[in-house]
Amino acid sequence: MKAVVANLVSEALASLPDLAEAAAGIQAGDTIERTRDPSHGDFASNIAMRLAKPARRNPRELAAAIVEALPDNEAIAKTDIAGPGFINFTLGAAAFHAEVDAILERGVDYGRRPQRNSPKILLEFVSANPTGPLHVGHGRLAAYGATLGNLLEAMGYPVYREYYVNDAGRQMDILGVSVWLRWLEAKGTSVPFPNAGYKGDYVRDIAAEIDTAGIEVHTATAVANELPPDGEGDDQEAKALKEAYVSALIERAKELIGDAGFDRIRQQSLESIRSDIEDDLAEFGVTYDKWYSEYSLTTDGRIDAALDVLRERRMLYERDGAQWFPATDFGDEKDRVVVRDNGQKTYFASDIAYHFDKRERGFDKLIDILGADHHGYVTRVRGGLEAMGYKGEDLEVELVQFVALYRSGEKVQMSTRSGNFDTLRQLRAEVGNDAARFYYVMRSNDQHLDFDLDVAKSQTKDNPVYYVQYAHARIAAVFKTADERGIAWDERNGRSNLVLLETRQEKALMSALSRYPEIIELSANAPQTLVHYLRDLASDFHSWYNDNRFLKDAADLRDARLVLCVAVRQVIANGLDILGVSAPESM
RNA sequence: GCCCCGGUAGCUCAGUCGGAUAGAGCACCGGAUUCCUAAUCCGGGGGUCCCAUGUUCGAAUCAUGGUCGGGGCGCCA
Repeated sequence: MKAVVANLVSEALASLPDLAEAAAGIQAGDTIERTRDPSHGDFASNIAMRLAKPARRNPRELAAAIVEALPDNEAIAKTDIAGPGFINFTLGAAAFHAEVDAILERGVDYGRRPQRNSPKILLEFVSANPTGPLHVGHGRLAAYGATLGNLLEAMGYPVYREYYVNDAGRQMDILGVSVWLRWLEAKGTSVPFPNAGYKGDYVRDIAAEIDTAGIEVHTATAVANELPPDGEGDDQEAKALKEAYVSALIERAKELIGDAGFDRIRQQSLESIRSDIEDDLAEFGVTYDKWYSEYSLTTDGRIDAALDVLRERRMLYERDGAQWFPATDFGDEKDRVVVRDNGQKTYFASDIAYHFDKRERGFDKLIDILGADHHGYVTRVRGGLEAMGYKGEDLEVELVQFVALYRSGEKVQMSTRSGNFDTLRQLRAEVGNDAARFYYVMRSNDQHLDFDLDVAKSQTKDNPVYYVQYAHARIAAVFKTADERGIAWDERNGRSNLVLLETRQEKALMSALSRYPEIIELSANAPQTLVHYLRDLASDFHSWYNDNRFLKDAADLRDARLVLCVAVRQVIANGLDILGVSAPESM
């Protein structure tokens, strides 16, 4: 709908050659916005004000010239020049009726753009280490990523969703040793559990379920003999001690049960947690096209291949026995090691190889959704892409701020390692998937999120998710009642009588409905926009609903109002579907 | 010390590449139901848009400098 106005302005400009120079670089569509105040019409353009300076002419005079040059169009009922030089467009009722028709005809596709082939988008999100269940912070990444993916698909882009599984490296060894120790405990062998280990109860659960056939149970003496002391506290010294202690235990495990035995425990532990995460997310309505193994980068030689590319392009150098990537050339604050002096590749090396691989697989645009604590990696990963010949802009990183959980007015403490955390699964059980999906994307991604459990789980009017769902359920109830009373709805008759919808509320509702395609576009850059829109639309509906008894109206008006009901129901359902929230028939 | 994010009503937050009189929910006060769901609606009070300077016809929005709060700055992952 906005495009109609934009085209008219564009044509008017084209017919005014003396403004061509001043208008260079200005897209007519960018000057058009919805008005906030109905007395300003439906759309406004500030183009005259923007042209005033380069054209050295009075903005109101310019506006008059542009209005004069506007081609005739039946959609526009009126144009006004107002304020310092705004051009206000009032659309005719027929334009809104046509939009209602479009909603009924296109149904679930209303608001969606035609499919296109490019750019192919690879959306990576969550990618939490498989060392324990997802916590509520990951939930925000999941909900945000899933919604963004849906929005990008609604915009017509091909979207491929990927979870990067950090299944290589030291954290996996620590997980393995944690499970091994809990398994030993269950067999009666107890040694001091490392402070750097994973202490959650799930570790015991995994220890109980994995296949340990052929793995020998050792005595506490054998396990703990001549181990260094564990660290206590959070200072530097204590941290070093903790790391040393857990490292010694890992070595001890490998000595006692062999590399193969330890590897079996580690792999089963990893797979247990990974599949648990997958189930958790699937229940949350979040699914992936691929679970991408970091470890596979090593076994397939893709890390070495990526490093070779860097080497060929002279983007690696050696210093102090290590291989360095000159990240400062790409704006980072210091150069970064990719291969340590002991020959081990760093996490950063995997990251470079993974992002290189994404691009090599033919994805044009890479979107990473990361926790805000990862912002330091953005520059160097982008630098890696550039160093390998791709454009830095190919990678877009969305940083999502933290989640703080509140229960009974108090902040809930979260920590994976201490085992004293609130998991996503607990949250879903407590507030429900719908409320969780809705609340997680209600705030801008760069805003900290205070998640109030008491409000989210309350089934009262305080809870915005129910407010929107209730609008949908109410419409379903109208049709159910009509059915029970034997009132037939004649859709065709309704559509030919939309002119009867002329109250202030009905006009506001139709205007709100017609905004939906624009909202989808805006939401693709800021998903919270969709949440706020749905709340506003529901509000417009509830207000209208409260003042009318549709089923008591005369047939023509009743049919027309039911058409509007169906259109509202459709748009709410489409919006909720993108958010991953259900649209109930009754509540 | 450097980097990222935020500061808008009592609280939680929106605010469209800068636009007209800065909005919503909650909370508070008052009202509406013989009715298709009151999980609703209608009305009301509420503002130093953190501070300063600058750019502009026009700044909550952009720039610079402060200030307060959160996070990040390893040959860890």
